[in-house]
Amino acid sequence: MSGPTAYERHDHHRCIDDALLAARRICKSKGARLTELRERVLTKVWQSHRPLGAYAILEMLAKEGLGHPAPPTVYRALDFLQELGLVHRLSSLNAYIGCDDPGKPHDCQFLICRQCQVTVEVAAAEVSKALSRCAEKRDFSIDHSNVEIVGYCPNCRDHTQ
Amino acid sequence: MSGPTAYERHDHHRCIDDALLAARRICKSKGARLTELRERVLTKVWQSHRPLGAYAILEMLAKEGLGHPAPPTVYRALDFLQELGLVHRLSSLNAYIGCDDPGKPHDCQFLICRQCQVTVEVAAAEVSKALSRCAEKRDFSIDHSNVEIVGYCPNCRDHTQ
DNA sequence: GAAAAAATTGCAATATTATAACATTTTTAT
DNA sequence: ATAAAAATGTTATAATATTGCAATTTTTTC
Repeated sequence: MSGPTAYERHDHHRCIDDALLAARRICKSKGARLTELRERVLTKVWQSHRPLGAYAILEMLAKEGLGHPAPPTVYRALDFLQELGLVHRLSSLNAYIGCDDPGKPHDCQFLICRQCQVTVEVAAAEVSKALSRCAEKRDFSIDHSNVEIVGYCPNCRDHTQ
Repeated sequence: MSGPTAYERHDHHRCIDDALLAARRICKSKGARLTELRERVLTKVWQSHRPLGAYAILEMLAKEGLGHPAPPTVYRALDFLQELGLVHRLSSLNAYIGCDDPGKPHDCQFLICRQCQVTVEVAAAEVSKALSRCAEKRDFSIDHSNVEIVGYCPNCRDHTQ
């Protein structure tokens, strides 16, 4: 049996609030509109540190009782949030997660736990450099990279392996 | 306008033949059965150095006139080939590509051209090491990684940028 | 070599993820 | 106030993937 994760113990309201504040600041500075819907979607994405599928978000919105949005509504909000760097898409999971360091575009990597799904975003300079050198060596010019590392987080590794 | 890629110029029958030979060898050594269907799917995957979607493979099989397989047929063959390390799935494209170095499981990375879709598999030790260190530093135990680098290949970079 | 077991394939239905096209509403700019 | 632009609503559908069960083929066991 697995004990509570670091993310279950910590003050998670803080994460959500911080994410919303950052989002408002970034939208303001870029002249983008963080509408109520977009804010609601961002809040859902931040309900946990686990990647969330678009249809899961859709259900959560529906349960709030403010009307039953259709898929395009959620996908459009997610597209908007991604373009502003407020959420990331994890393509191996078809799911979305809040960005830990929004604002400036950045190269990052994800550590995804197979057991509890908790996903951590990291920006390891060593990895970025290795990717750049690898590409350069092959005359490949990088636009962006998608690095998803799957395994067991410290909590699950200790309790289940 | 883009000129022919390295992969359009090279002797591609060689790639397909090599892939089939390797596949037969590996299946034999592992006691797995490379059936006709699986061989046909592997051949399709190797028709180019571009990742191919499951439904594209399905169409190609149908056009051969040996019956109209349904999706599970292709997905099952792809699952089999993946388990043996003969093909990789590129999750950001929902597509499959032949493995350049099948047999032993290996950490690898993909360089995906946005322009021509040609995708190169590399096994950069520097990247693998950086990922390991990054994970270790965070007490994360890696099961596998998915590294997709998107950008422009040498050919497209020269002709279109 | 025949029967049983296991693996593979066929097939129909359906689940899941994502987008297209167009109407309506809301917000912003003139 | 009006026109233009942006955002959202709505319906339908596309694209990707899986489930469950039947039929067939291959392998194993006796």
